[in-house]
Amino acid sequence: MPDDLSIVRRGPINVAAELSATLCAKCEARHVGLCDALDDADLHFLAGVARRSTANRGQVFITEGDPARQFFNINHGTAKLYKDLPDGRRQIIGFVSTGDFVGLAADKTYGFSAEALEPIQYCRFDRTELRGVFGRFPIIERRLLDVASHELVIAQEQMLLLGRKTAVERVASFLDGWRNRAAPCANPTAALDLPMSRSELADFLGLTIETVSRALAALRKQNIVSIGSDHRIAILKPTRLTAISQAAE
Amino acid sequence: MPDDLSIVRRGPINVAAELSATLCAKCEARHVGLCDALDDADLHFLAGVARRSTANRGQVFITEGDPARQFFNINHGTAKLYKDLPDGRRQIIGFVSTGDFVGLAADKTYGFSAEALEPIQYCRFDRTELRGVFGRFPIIERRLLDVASHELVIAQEQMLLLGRKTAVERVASFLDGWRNRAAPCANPTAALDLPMSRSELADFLGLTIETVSRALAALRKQNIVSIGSDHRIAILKPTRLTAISQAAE
DNA sequence: CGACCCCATTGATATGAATCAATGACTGCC
DNA sequence: GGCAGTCATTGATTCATATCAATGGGGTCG
Repeated sequence: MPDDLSIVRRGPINVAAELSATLCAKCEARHVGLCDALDDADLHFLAGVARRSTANRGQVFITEGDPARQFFNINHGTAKLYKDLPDGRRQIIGFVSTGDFVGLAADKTYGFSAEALEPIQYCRFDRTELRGVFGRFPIIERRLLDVASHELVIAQEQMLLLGRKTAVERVASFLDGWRNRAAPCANPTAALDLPMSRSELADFLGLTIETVSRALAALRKQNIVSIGSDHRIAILKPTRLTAISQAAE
Repeated sequence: MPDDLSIVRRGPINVAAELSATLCAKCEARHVGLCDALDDADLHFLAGVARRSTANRGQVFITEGDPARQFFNINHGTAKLYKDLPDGRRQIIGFVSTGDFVGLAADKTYGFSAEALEPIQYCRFDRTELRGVFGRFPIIERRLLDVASHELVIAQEQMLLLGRKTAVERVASFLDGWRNRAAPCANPTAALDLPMSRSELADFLGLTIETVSRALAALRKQNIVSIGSDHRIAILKPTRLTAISQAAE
């Protein structure tokens, strides 16, 4: 199989990961990859439609307001999606990582900007070409509907967080969610790698840097998390963290 | 054409409305009706799959956490969709009105509850039956993807509002959005009918009743809006309202 | 018609998070 | 290895909104 094909898969073909996906029900729900259901011939066709790209840390590869001519699929790395107000206030509306599809939430122009948090690899698909893909692979359209529906669920959770949760609850929710997303099957107390800065965390949670820092300190003082250097955080009491994130006390 | 067919249309067949839809580009973007593209025979088939229902003011017809077995299409009236925290904090994640499709944002269980703000009429579709509908009318699946994408755009706007806007900006944004939605083609200074209470407005905007009231008072004092009785509000300076809602000053 | 109730408004006060400010930790660079 | 720059933490203070409290207005019902 030519190397090109891997660019439309969710990531490198990893037997261990595929195995764990079948073993772990949680994974199944989240990993709505675009191309998992296609055979090699179909993948080859899709690969012809995709354009491979990379972006460095800090590089903006989608700009809010630009004509929405392309969809994106992240092959490696993490990026932030955000909206700005004219005076500089910023809301990060989501982080996207390996396997995530970007660009569904667009009318004629993009409703958000996207910037790489670390060096990333991604594919670009012309919207016009994707129409043809839909005709050929209805399964892809089905998948996209699932992806969009799931993103809506996430977005609605985030509305609850931004509208009604306290600072500590927001930070706890984020950590809990990131753990579920990044390592749903791993030991829940294993250290997490957060690719974003405090500032980005603040812009995602509707808080300031200082408040995020204080909320983390509060969780640390209760021995619920352990904060390491280099953007690493270990969750010492996952159950307590989840309880706080749901305001269940 | 049997009466039943109308239940799967977006609303009563209204020649004036259809005409304005072709005349007004704004309408086109918003009115992503489920069945507009179908002919009468197809509509008849769909009508067989739909179950007609009604709900009175205050009646909850979707409960968060219940198995998500059905989709809904609102035929008449307005409802609120909301999520609650255990201690009673509530976030309204959206209002749905005539023509709106409800239930896309659901995994195995509903992620929100729904309650009628006034007497409503709606259709229910079994998720399992809708699978068959997709096979027969791929156009419907396409439409649903458009609907979901557009809802994502709205949700992301709301995240910006909840995370970063001030109280006055939130209220201005809501009024501006509601006007665009309820009467996109009408005189922008015409009086609006708001079917929700201040309490529901507060739960939608992440504020309290009192703060909503004060923000409205502030807009009234600047002669930007005029607040009537019986949930009616007129926008006197639409341009100023929009400017405030975007924090463009 | 009057009593009651619900909702909205407005005022006084409290508070959680923002802002302002200082310090410390780590990183890259010459 | 020292210096500059960026990022994170912590403390002091301010501020926007929440909370508490009082009043009014409109509708319903006996």
